[in-house]
Amino acid sequence: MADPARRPDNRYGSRPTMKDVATSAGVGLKTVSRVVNGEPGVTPDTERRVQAAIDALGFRRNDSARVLRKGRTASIGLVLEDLADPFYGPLSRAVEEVARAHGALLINGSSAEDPDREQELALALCARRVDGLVIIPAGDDHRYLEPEIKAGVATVFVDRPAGKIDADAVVSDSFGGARDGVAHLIAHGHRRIGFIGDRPNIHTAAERLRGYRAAMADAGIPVQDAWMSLGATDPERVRRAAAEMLSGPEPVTAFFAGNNRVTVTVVRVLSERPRPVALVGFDDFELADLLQPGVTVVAQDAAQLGRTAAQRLFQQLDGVLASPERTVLPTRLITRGSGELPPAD
Amino acid sequence: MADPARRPDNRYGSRPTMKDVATSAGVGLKTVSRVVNGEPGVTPDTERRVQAAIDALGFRRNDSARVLRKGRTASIGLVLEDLADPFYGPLSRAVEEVARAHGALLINGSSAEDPDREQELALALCARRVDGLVIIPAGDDHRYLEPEIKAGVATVFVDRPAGKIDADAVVSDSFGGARDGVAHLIAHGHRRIGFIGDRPNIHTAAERLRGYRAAMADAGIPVQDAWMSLGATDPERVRRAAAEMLSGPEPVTAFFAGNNRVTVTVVRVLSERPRPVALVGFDDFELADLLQPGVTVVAQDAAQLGRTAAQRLFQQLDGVLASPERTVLPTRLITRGSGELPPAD
DNA sequence: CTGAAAGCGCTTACAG
DNA sequence: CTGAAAGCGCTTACAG
Repeated sequence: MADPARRPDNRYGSRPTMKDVATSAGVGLKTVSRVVNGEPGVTPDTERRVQAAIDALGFRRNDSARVLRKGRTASIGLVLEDLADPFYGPLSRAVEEVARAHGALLINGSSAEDPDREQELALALCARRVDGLVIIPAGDDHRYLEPEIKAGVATVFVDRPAGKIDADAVVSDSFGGARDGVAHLIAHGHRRIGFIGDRPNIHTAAERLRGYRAAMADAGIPVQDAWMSLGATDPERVRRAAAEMLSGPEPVTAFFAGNNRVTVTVVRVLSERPRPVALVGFDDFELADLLQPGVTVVAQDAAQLGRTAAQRLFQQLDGVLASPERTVLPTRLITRGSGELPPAD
Repeated sequence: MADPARRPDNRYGSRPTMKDVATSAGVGLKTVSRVVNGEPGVTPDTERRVQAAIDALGFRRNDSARVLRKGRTASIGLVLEDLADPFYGPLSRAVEEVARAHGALLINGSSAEDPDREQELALALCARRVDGLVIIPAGDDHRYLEPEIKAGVATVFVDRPAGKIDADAVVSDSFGGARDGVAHLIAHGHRRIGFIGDRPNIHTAAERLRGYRAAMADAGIPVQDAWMSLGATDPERVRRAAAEMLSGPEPVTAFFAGNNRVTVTVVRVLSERPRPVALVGFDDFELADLLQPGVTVVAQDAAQLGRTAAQRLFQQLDGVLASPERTVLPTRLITRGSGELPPAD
């Protein structure tokens, strides 16, 4: 019998272990392990005794210890820009569901769009020995992950490709989506179209600008520098950019917004102006259909992005995948009114 | 020297350990530990040799093993209803920030509003030996957590109190917020006011209904059963409930919506009708100000809810807290137009 | 300044 | 059917 004074079972912060259960039930450690894990080879009577001890002591297996011995931790890490951003909600949930189907838990964190913080977080997750990592990159140099990937950490990048390393990536068709959205505006008679996007070093921002240029070129419209503005997506800058494009003798008659944050700010700017200006935004958002007019968007499927990435992650872990690949998911143009307005002049 | 054939350092899935580093640097295990953890008492020369071995081998400390020895895992669990629900984004992010400030990682998962799944998730997190648990409860019986709490798992409930156990809880003032919102409608001349809320077994739904009743009673308005509808918040049911209250000889002239999902559906219903009907919703939501009219809401501070809960969690872990307590955060009425519409008749 | 031994709570590989 | 020993990769408590 264990001396209760030396091994207090009910003190806060101390938990009974298999050893305690074994002592209490008068069996060996391995027998407890068998019962806890539902392994065969235990007589019903022994099992009953062990189970009684488990219940009496409030034993719960320590999975951290288990994992140390087994090798895999049955957990995956998700590094995104900001948990509070509505775009990442469905994406996280989709990753979580796939993880759950594989018996894994999700550890996640926000990089706050800071490359250093992304690295810090990703490496902390590696130190916890997550089996794999889903990363929405903030930085553009991921060589810091090379030793980890080499050591067997499955890795998939989402929304934007990895920088300076060869890794799986699942992205939306930013180029094609933007091209289609801008072509839609051109089809409705616009020629002076403004593009407001995120900072040019962000891969998706550059791709969407490329799509804009392609659509304009396809239509034979020479693009003016004043029609393009790339930079931070805070409301102040976007407001300024939009106001400039709307001023002067030849104002733009339509906008293509590079992401949902830009779109929302442009909607606000336009709602304060009398003259109707057309708008197509990249990314769908809630209630876009309830605004007046409804906002036409190029929608990407955030949940599908997350699901696909997580599936590839577990395929890597199962050893099914050969070499890194980029998966490009299609976008979808949803017309709601704002993109079908004719030019005001 | 380790035999490279027996201990292949660069094979996928096998990582160098402190022992490998020690062998490679020709020092003892403890010396490596000192260098890795920045402990004093190592000559610069030895430190250099160890660091070189670390870099050459691509060693990264296994925090799971560390944690097993240390006791605390420096991770906390967050169980919420649905990661994809925009309401939980800022809440999660706030919990994450507090955890980060305390050097802890966040493991989170969705209960999908299923009490069984909530329990499964919470206990899985306990098995991983998270230091604490922040729970947005789906169920109303949390006795399953008693052994865990007794064993030292810090626990804080958010948004709704725990059921059948005494535990810390951080909630918004559902009763007061709803009462204020309904009083606001009454002040604008309404007497026939409909209440559409979530299922009555959900604590917040019951509290908000209670607030509605209190405001009506304060104004001396007898409440009719047909004006109150509690149940699932899927669009179909809410639509049906709203349509019924709007029909007949004495339709309601205003709605109080019990949460953001209900509000959004009611907005849709009203946008399809010619006659203006007033609306105040519980919970703020993005773009509420851009709708026509802007939607008046009783706002709760989701980030503050998460921040407060996480802070209490770490206070529990620091042994600062005495007994469980319920913290009630105030709500804020934001007028935007829909709540100030006069009665149509 | 440095390191060998014991131990965290499990599982693995054996032996009885 | 059952269990003792070794080991997962670290840290703790000592001793030199």
